[in-house]
Amino acid sequence: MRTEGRAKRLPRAVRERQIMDAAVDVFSRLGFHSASMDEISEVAGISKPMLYAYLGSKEELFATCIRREATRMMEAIATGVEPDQEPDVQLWSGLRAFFGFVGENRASWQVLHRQASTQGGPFAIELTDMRGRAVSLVAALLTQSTKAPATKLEAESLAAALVGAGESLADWWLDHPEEPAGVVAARLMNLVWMGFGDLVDGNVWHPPSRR
Amino acid sequence: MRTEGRAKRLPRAVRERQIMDAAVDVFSRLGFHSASMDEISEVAGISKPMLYAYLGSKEELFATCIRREATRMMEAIATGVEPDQEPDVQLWSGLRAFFGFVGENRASWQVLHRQASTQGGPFAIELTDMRGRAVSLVAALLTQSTKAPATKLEAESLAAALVGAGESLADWWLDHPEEPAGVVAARLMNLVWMGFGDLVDGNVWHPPSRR
DNA sequence: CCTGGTACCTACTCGCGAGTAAGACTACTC
DNA sequence: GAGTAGTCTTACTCGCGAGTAGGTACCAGG
Repeated sequence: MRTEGRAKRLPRAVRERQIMDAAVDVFSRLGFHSASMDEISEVAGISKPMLYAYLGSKEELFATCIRREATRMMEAIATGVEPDQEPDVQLWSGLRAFFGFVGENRASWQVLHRQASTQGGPFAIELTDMRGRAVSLVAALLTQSTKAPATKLEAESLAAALVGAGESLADWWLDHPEEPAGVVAARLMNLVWMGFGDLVDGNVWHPPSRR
Repeated sequence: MRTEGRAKRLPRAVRERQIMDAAVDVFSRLGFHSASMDEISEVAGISKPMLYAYLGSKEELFATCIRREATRMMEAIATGVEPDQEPDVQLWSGLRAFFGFVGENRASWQVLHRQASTQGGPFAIELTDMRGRAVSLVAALLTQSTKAPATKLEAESLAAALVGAGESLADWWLDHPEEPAGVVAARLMNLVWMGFGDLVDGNVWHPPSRR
């Protein structure tokens, strides 16, 4: 990329999008530290000073990537979930939306989950924030639907476990891409809704009849 | 650390242990990239060339840390689990051992989970390997105990999800250290064994009467 | 007291990558 | 076509940190 001399003249907004796309790509492959601004500019098809002129420092660029991808993902999930249904159906639609997003945006997922969580910089804030929103969402779902009065800590920790299971399963899925999203989502749904106890006995959960 | 001039003369084996301890400490706080050999040598109370003389390059050092901590952890779990019991009890004892280890070795856990999983170097191998062993263990437990003939992929993905839930819950626990290990472990046990479906109805799992 | 061996040190080299200075090309306006 | 605003470049500086060269202190055994 960028063997030719000069890049075509483009309006700022368009260039910024290109740069962001390149940045997400490179960050997802190399991680924050190993990714170099030189490589990002190369992939984006422009020279380094442009990068700095438009997106600021490396940390700012990374934080911006996180924010953008996190927003896209939360929107995808918010769009997919069906808030007026029974708790299990709500959870199911949320899981479907989540795995759907990950399946179509592997690079985004890598940046969000693998890379961002380990750096102690300003981005950790973005990430922790998004993860926190996801956890709260699940915790709320749990609290509102349970009869037994669970403590706040209890709901939150269960939600954290569930979110973690989802993340981990998404990672596993990256290594087994042949499985369709729905199947993977259904498996997690069964695990967290039915539990191993039921699964061992052959009881499974399935979605209510369509339409 | 190491404001005095020369370090006391010690046999190699002892020094190596000190260095490893320091390395785990620093890596867990800063992560692989941000940790500098200078700082590790400082914390260990010796000078940099010693580090290189004894443990080789930075990557080798890190890989050695991972290997040591991973082994310690797998041993702790292997010791804690009760292989001749019912599946649920096996799982329960495994979870207890796991959270017990994490509680008493926070730094080790940080290195293992947070740091190692993101670096693409030779250590990823060590880590993936250990994680793989954990997943296989759970998958085997699942397969052998279930009546419905589950596919290999199915068991493996469920195991991955469970391991991920454990990891995530352990991370959450780092931010809420006031909770005792047993409580956290029991919560995860309930989630994965009973499932939300039962929990919502107020059905909980509890260990068989003691002794 | 010499001879070697092992622990340990100070003080470097050297490459890589973040960030910048200074200017060149393009396109629009009057 | 001269001015000017925004796009885009080449070609640097400069610090940080991995890794090393070339010693010095300390403890054997002879």
